[in-house]
Amino acid sequence: MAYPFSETEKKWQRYWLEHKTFKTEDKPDPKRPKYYVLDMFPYPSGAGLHVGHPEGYTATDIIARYKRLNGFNVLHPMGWDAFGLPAEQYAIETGTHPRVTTEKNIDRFRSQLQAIGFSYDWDREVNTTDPAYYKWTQWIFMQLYKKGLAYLADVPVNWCPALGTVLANEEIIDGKSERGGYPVYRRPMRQWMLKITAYAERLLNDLDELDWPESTKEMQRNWIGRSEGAEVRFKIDGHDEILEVFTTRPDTLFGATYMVLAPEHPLVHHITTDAHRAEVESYIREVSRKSDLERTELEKDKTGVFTGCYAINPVNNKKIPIWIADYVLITYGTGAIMAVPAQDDRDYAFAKKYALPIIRTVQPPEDFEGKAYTGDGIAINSSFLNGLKVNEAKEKMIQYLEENGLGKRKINYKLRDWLFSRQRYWGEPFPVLHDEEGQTCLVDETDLPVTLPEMEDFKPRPSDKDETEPQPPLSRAPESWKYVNKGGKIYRREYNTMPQWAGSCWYYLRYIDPHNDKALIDPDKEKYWMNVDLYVGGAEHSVLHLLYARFWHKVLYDVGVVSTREPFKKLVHQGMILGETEYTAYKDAQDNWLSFDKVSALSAKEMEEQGIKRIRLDEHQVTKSGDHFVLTEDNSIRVDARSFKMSKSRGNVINPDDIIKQYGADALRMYEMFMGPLEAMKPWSMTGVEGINRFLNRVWRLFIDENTQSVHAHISGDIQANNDQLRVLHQTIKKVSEDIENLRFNTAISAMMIFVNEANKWQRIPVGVLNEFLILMNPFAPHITEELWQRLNGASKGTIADQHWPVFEARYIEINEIEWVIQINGKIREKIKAPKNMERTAIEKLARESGRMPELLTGKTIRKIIVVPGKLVNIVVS
RNA sequence: GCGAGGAUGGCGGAAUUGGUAGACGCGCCAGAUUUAGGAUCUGGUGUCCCUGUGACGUGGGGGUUCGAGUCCCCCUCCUCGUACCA
Repeated sequence: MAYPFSETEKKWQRYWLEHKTFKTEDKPDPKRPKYYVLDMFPYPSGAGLHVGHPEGYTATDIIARYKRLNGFNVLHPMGWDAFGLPAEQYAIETGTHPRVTTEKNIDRFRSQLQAIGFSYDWDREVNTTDPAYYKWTQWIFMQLYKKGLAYLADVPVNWCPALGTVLANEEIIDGKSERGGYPVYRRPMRQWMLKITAYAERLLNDLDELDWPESTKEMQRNWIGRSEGAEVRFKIDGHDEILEVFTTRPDTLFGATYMVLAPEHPLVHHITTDAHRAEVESYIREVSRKSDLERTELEKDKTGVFTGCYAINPVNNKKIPIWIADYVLITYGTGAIMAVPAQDDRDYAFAKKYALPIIRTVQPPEDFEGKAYTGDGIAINSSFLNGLKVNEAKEKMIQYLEENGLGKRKINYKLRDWLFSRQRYWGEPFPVLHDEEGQTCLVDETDLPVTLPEMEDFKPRPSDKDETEPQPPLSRAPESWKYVNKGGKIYRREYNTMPQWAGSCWYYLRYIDPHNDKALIDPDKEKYWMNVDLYVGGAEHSVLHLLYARFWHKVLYDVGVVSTREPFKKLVHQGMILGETEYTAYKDAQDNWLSFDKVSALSAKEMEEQGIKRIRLDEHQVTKSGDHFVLTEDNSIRVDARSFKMSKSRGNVINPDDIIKQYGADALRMYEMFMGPLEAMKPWSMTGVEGINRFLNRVWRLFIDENTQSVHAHISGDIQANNDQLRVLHQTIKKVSEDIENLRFNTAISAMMIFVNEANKWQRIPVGVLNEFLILMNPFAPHITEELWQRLNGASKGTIADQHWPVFEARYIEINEIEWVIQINGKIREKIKAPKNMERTAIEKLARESGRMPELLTGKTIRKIIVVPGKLVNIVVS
């Protein structure tokens, strides 16, 4: 009989909840070491958990249980990132209030997580939509405001009229809204901005001290995009204004033969001459109509128009034409460039197209022509720079510019300030008041939280009119909410709400002190628990969430709320779980097989037009041939073999609930950990789940006699463990401990399988050996191990949660006799049993004389014998 | 284009500092048990050749070394990220 996972798992889940087994003490023993292991909390969507969630969550749960068994105070919490657009869109479509949907989804997520047996301290659950939580999100905003890090600005935003809100860049796919596929336009709007750029240097530098994936650190570095160069001031011919540009190549200034402004640059209208005005205006209109998608598509072909106006090159006083072109971005640098076609690919392409002059100022290698030279070399055509290498020339030019007031050294960042307001209902209200003069001030701290008003109609008001400023839902809130009397003066509240990122920027702090209504966090508790020792979550948050959270953390550090400069010491991304590998063959309209290499280049549309059909094949219908798969029945027909991202439309989604129902939570946990390395992307396999299920049943039968349904008679507390049993046990202790420390859960499980395979051969088994094994396996499969522990020990020893992790003792795995490998010229020729610590000369002699070695060595000259102690002997012969 | 990571049996994946390639699991093959199927248990399973104490074998090519999946150089392919950032 299979082990009764369903009752067993429910029994222990109930036990853990009732006994608060995994409660973290509010005043933990300060002498014990602490360990803070954190999951990225989920957005509780209507779809429920997918198999990606339990992957990272199981990994952290194993660590949490392992650390507890090793005597650590462990903080392992869970909560909900519950504000955001999906709940609001769903609300709009169905008329249900987002609060209702959100509560329902949270309840579902909580019960799903509890059904997997995660050891969270549920008394510390946080919810970003809870006023008691967002009170402190608003409080943090107030600190930002007071430090001048929050400001209102007219900025170009992604406005989606159909949804009635601005969208973040990541909420837009191919120029359309991610949700609904509605068109998105750029338009200027007055928005709250956070001055993350003020922290650019610290966000960049402090990356070095973090134990994070190198790729993630690199992405953040690229995102911050620090570059060193100079700001150069150009006079404009016939105008008083100065045109400032940023360049990383001040050394090429003598080669600047024209200037380019972004079409949105504020000086464009002013400097354009009447002769060119019509052309310029029409170009600007054309560009503004282009969506982001069109701009990318037209990437290669540069366009622009001449303004009719000239700038003066400050180093040689030459007049150079000023153009506008959309290859210059208003959002980077000063929105204007000096173009140096000889040393810049983009400028070169533009200069060629519009026949603008090209002057080389760095000597290219011989035979180099027809393109820009961006490498190092000697400065030419550059007056006082001539003969200098690029770096020297840069320095000298910057010095010259500074001495003559023509420019200065400058560090520029790609990072832009954070657009922090949304025209939505379902978000944190700003703790901000507006007076009639357009001045803003904060609400009194004692008035926090500013709660969301109850509203009948929280829908955004779609609008196509460009002229009217869109009105967020909160502008239709009851008058009593909208207007506030402060010190006898009437203010109106801010109608925008905060973006979804706000709540997730600091939730890891709130878990430490979740019910504190006097402060965001108690300083003593903060000092004890911070940093987060291990943070596990998806790589999709590599930049935004992790950068925003680091930014807020640094601000909180500056105002003295936290004591560490960085929140997350070690970060790991779990890899994506793909759908089951699919084998696909193709047939044409006449039902003839088509080899995959003939159809792989076709688009879905072309295939449909030609009547080509996809045929899903079973694993057994295909054969490997070279580096690809073919039909077993016709080897000339290639087959496509791939794993795809799980998606509803593909129909390859695995629901964790189904796995739990069929195989149990322990099987789900163990399978997800056994699939492969945590960080790797890997395909799901139903037969793999069955394999784990078989293993769990083997574990059950190792303890439980199928006939009597009680513990085997040959398992007893009176038996002394023999050497073999101690060796196998301690090898397992060693391997499992090391592997958990290094997050190599797949190989830890493999070690447990080896233990069970060995243990099944034993005639009589001491209880002590099995007890230690159960503790080792407990973090992975907590339900079955607790159940077996209870059946083995009764109530005498408490539960596994009360135990201590087994101590590895090297003496049990030391063996004298080992198998030495004997090689001739690096090829294995013989294996001999001999003492492990044998003397070099003795093992050499033994190697030469054992087995067929004398025969193989006949007529050969031994030139050298290499001995690797305890491993092998390599005899080098000529 | 640029940046990062990767390529090991039919499949997922193992392999301290260079030292027995393929642990463990899946699949497959054979046997046991069973009326049969399923489940379970035992054994086998990289490729090639009739064979062996054989040869070959970690994407391809070259190198270093007594010895390379591991180190160095060149190339191919895949995945992820990014995209006119001056």
